[in-house]
Amino acid sequence: MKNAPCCQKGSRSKVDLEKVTEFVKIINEPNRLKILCFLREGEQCVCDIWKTLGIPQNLASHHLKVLKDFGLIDSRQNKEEGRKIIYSSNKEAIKKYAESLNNFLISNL
Amino acid sequence: MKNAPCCQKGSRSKVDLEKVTEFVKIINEPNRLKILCFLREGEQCVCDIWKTLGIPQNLASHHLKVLKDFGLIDSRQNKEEGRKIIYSSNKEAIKKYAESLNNFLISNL
DNA sequence: TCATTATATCAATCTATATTGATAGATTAG
DNA sequence: CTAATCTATCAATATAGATTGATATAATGA
Repeated sequence: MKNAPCCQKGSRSKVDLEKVTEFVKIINEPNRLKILCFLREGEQCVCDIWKTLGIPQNLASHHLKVLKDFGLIDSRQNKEEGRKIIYSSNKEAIKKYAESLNNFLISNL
Repeated sequence: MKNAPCCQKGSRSKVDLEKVTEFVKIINEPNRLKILCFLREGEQCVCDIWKTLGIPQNLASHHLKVLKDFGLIDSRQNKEEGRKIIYSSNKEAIKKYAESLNNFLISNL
């Protein structure tokens, strides 16, 4: 049984559309995509992230905050070097959002 | 055999990153997502699109142009009512880009 | 203690692009 | 032919958010 189109008021699919819209907004930024990509290699401190991407430190911090607030990455303090904050990708969250987006794009095609 | 991370210079994965970045830019717009969603129902004229979405006609035309220039939708002239331009989704293109994006997001997770 | 390193935050600026308003061209109806 | 309809385009404005610059905090090392 098909839903009403997601573009119309009161559609159940509208929930998916909003979820997808929010996610796309987060990944619509090259540096954030690069961060997600870099974190596939494993967890990384901020200093390695901004140096690797070739962007200023505060810009990296900003994008990391956006990604973390949305739940796509996690952070913890390094035990040995307490100054460093280590970021890692939240694989479950990424998988969940990626699946929603993919379903939205290819459903009914 | 793993590639270099896509965030670094000269990576083969960088091609994917650029492709993904361009695609995400296109779908990072609620009205465009709604248009893609609406076109799942079948091909539609501009007048039905802007009325259904509740946006001005010229705004719909603008977003349709963006989607068409990128290749996600096609258009043709209506045979019966020659004034109308009928838009339809390019399913192959959408599938292709959706697949690239999904691969990018979930690879190596 | 003092200097250095790592990170985060805030305010200001810059930039891309969504939106609006006006209008033109093409088609059809009367 | 004239008016109405459908679509596209252009210029102007509005706006979201990326980037930068300055600075604060905390941890470490000398």
